[in-house]
Amino acid sequence: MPNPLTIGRVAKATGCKVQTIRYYEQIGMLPSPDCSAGNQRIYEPAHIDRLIFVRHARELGFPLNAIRDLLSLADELDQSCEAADAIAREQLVEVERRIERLRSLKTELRRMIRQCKGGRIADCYVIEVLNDHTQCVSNHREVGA
Amino acid sequence: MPNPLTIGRVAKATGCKVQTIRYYEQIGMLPSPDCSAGNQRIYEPAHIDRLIFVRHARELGFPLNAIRDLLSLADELDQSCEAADAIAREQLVEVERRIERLRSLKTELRRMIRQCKGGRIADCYVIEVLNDHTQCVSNHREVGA
DNA sequence: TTTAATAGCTATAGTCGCTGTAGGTTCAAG
DNA sequence: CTTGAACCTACAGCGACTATAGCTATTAAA
Repeated sequence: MPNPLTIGRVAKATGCKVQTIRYYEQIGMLPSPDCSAGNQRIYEPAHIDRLIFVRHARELGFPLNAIRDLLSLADELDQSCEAADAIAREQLVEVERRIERLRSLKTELRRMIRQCKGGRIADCYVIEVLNDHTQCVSNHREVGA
Repeated sequence: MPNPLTIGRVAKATGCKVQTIRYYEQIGMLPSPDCSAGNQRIYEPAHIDRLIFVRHARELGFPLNAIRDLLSLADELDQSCEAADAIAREQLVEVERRIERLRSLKTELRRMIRQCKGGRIADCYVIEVLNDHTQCVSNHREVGA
């Protein structure tokens, strides 16, 4: 074979990093390809399709577990696509939730910054607000996400 | 001492979990308090103030490193607050960046879901888009954040 | 044909910010 | 005096990679 699909070529073709591809194989997101005589991975074009699918779903923020489900659904051509749509709807809800939270953070940060007139730390509005939640307008009482 | 500030009381007072408080101590975000005869942590009110500061900054999405910087700035009452404001502005930019990205994901997800008429996987628009980025309207070509 | 550069390999640790567990000790109430 | 809650340390695990060390294989040029 003159131009075998080595891991480096697959990385270039899909936009994934070499290590990420090996990582996906390790966690079972990507089937192990055959190996060359020297024990190097040689991929099939189908691997590239699958990786593009995974990467694109990751770009859209789907967690790997959801992508795993989407992948197995994608292979069942005759099944109903209701389950796939449900996963996408769930992801949409999650994205909207995150936007909401970030928007309230943005409001609070802007207020902090705008109200700070500069000067000494002792009078710094940024520091003051961080010391005292009651100075906040919105409720952003959770740490995660 | 009749009502010592044990770690559990501090947790309640600040909204941090007990383990989180110990974690913050371990990574140097919170000074080690004195201990009781039986080697249990006994805090001062100042610890609570500091924890409230940290938690509030976390709620606003600041990473711990930035909070570390903010904390050391907060102690320099006579210094200019320009550095603190800069950290807050940086965080605002980061939050805005994330909102932007999430908004484009939201657009794409809604389009995927709306266009999918249900039916078989073979015709599923959700699956189809994931297989092929060129079907996307926006550019969301990065995975992280 | 040899050699040097590039690309590949495995295994492991680190990132961030916690959270959870196991297996023990101390404290406070009854 | 006993029970049960709260505390202790130390370590593993999460998600999704990324980076490093120390090798081996392949390939292109000399």
